[in-house]
Formats: sequence, structure tokens, C-alpha cells
Amino acid sequence: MIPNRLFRQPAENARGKLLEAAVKLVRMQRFAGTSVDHLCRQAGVTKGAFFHHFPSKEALGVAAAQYWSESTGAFFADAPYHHIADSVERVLAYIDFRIALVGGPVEAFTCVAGTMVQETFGTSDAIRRACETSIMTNAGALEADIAEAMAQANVTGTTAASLARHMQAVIQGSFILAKTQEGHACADLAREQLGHLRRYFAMLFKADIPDPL
Amino acid sequence: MIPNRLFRQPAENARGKLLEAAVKLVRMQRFAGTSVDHLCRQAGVTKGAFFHHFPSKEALGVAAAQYWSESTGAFFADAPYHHIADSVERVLAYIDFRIALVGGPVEAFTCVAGTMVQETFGTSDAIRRACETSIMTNAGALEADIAEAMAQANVTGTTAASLARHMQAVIQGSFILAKTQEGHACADLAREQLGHLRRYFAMLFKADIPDPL
DNA sequence: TTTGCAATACCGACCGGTTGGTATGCCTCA
DNA sequence: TGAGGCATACCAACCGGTCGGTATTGCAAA
Repeated sequence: MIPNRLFRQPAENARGKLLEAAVKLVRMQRFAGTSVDHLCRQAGVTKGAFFHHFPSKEALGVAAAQYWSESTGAFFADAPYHHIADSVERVLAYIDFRIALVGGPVEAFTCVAGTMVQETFGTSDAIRRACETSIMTNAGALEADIAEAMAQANVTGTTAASLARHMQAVIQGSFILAKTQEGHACADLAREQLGHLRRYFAMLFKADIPDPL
Repeated sequence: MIPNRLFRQPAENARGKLLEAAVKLVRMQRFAGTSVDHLCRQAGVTKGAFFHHFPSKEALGVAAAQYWSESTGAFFADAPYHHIADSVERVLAYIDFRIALVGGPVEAFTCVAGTMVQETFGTSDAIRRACETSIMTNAGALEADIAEAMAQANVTGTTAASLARHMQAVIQGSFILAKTQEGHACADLAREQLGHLRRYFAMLFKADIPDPL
């Protein structure tokens, strides 16, 4: 799963603690379902500190999306699949890595940006844009690898950018389906769906690389 | 798009009007973001009528998910793709039909059950279960067609049920990505993603049926 | 080195408005 | 005449946000 705590050092100031709390609580109970008071309690700071650092709850939402984007960006930048020489294998290894991250309760592996954009697309343009940036930046990090694999396998009829977005679409969709379940069925269903994503890319790239799982 | 009004006659009693209002408002501003007062205003009834028909807001959410499930179920049961004799073509025609339904503002084509389950999976088991039933029933309606197509094309390594769920996963994921955009880009992005779903199934079934669009 | 002062970081009581929900009354139709 | 189908008035809890105030820090003049 994508751990709630990545490789960032524990926040010591109120702002950092609030962002940590936001990532955790938004995953569990969404943005609108989390009150400012609850956020402060979780972070161990007071309401005064909250509004000292953020002009509004919406501003915290924007900052949390950016914080999430940076954290996950760094996390995936450090991931082991980058060292694989063959581009097709590298792209499939990315999917395998995402599958390996799925586990535990649903709030442990789902995406903060995907959760937030669904609830704020109609009410907060600022948060919507921050979530768009997060998801599309995440997709963009794979584009070069996908483009290389497409050239290698002579894939036509689509673009690397479109395929990179498809990764995100299936990942987000698998999280939605996971949220319809309870207990271990959440992770099982998400993994099953990412397996189809893997199969699609393997067929596209005409690769016959066995699933390591 | 999946029209807000399907083939149901206009509701005349308060209960029906409230369910219609719920489907419309939940699509636009989610469940938690829609107050009981707003719901009543939209339906043209009073708060007394609301709590006469539903013991709580949560109960309305459950009923709305069931109402949505029945409406969409009837809508897809009447759809033209059922008349296609070849099972592979029939499954691809279903995807083409879903692509054709995408259009207009994002609240016109997104899924009520997918929207609701994301915001209630942690707070309301009853609504979560109703949404699960809606999504999985929708998936189940395709299972027989997919099983037939799999047998025809000798597809192994997965199941018809799993592939049917994948349809829903990609559809839900495409809606999430659509919600990161604004204007016509919402529908464009959703259609692009469903195009990948079509390509996956076409490759699985070794079909070379040109996209009609 | 000490003093003065302003900026920063933080505190928690409080406010107006909104929320889901209730209590009660009226009016129609079997 | 009574029971279902509403309407109106109201409530307590909670919400995001404000405000007056304090503790700590950095820095420059004396």
C-alpha cells in the first residue's frame, strides 16, 4: 500500500502536522466529512494555528493535494522499477509495483487526489485544479517510459499520454470498486482490476512476461 | 449521456419526487453536500413530507441508490446492442453504447452509485451496500454476453465476472478523470478512456471491428 | 551586552449560520 | 371518524471562521 507515512521526516511545525492529518483523514472520511476541529485534534494543534497557516479550509485542501502530489511523486521516483533496462518490462513492473502497494484497509492504499476531486469538482475550482495537477503529474511521470515501449512494440492508434492517463483511470476505478467492499475484499478487488490493466499493456506491447505474483 | 430522466413517468407523489431530486442533486453536488432542505426545495415538497417517507437522510440515500439501479437497469435492458447476434460484437457494441452516452456536463453522464459509495464507504454501511448492489448488478447484466464471447474467442486466464467488473472499474475511473477537467474536456477525457476499454476487449477477443465513431 | 520592539507562531473562547431531525397540527378521503 | 399524507414551527448540535490575546524569536539601537 502507499503508506500514510512515506519517507518524509515527522512534521514538527503546525503546518506540517496539519497536512499529515489532512492526508490521513481525507482518505478515511473525505474532505467535506472532516471538520476543521477534527483536523486540529488529529494534528494536535489548535484552531488558531489552523487559521494562522491557512486562510480557509479550502486553502488547506489545495495545500494537501500539493503535499500529496509531492510525497507520492518522490515515493515513485525512488521505486525500484526504474532500474529495469527494457522499457516494456519497466512499464509492466510499474503496474506490478502498484499491485504490490494494494493491501490492508481501503484507506491505506487509495488516492487522496482522486477522493478529493470527486467531492469538490462542483464546489471548489482551486481544489479541483490541484487534484488534476496531482493525477496528471503522476501520469506524466510514466509517459516517457510508455513512449519508449510503444516505439519498441510498434504500437499505433493511441498516444503515450493517453495510455498514461489510462493507468490512472484504471487505478482510480479500482479504488471505487474497492470501496464497495468490506474487509480484505477491498484489496482483493482492486488487485484483480489492476491485473486487467497489466494484461492490456502486456497485449499492447506483445509481451509475454509472466505475472510475478 | 445517461439522461436524468429515463423512461420513467414523472413522479406525482412526494416520495417519487424526492428520489428524482436526489438522483439529480447527488450527481451535481454529492450526497453529503446536498442538504435535506435543498432536496425538499428541488422536489417541491416540505421537510415534513421528507421525514414522513424516509426515517432519515441515510434511508433516502439507500432508496436513491436502489432507484438509480432500477432505472439504469431498465435503460440498459432496452438498449439496442442486445439484438446483435455475434457475442463479441455485442460486447463491443455495449462499450460503444456507453461511449455514445458520454456527453454534456459531467453531472449528466456520471454514476450516482459510484459517486455515493466513495463518500459513504466509511460512514454508512447501508448506503455502501446499496451502491455495491447497483454497480455489481449492472456488471452482472453483461456477464452472460462476456462468457459467450470468451468461449468464442478461447479467452483464458480470467473470468467473465472479473471482466464484467473491469467494465465498471474503467467506467468509474473515466468519470473520476473527467471530474478533474472542466467544460467539454470532461466528456472528451471520459470517451478517450472508454476507448482503451474497447481496445482491451477487442484484443482479448481477437476482434478487428472498427470503432464506429 | 543589554534593551526595545516588531514579526511570527500559536491559543481557545466565541459567533452566526446551517444541519439533520422532531413535535404538532391540518386537511383530505375512505 | 380516523388514518394516511402532508405542512409549519422549532430545536440542539455542529460547522467554518473570527478575534483578542500570549509566548517566542530575531535583530538592531543604545
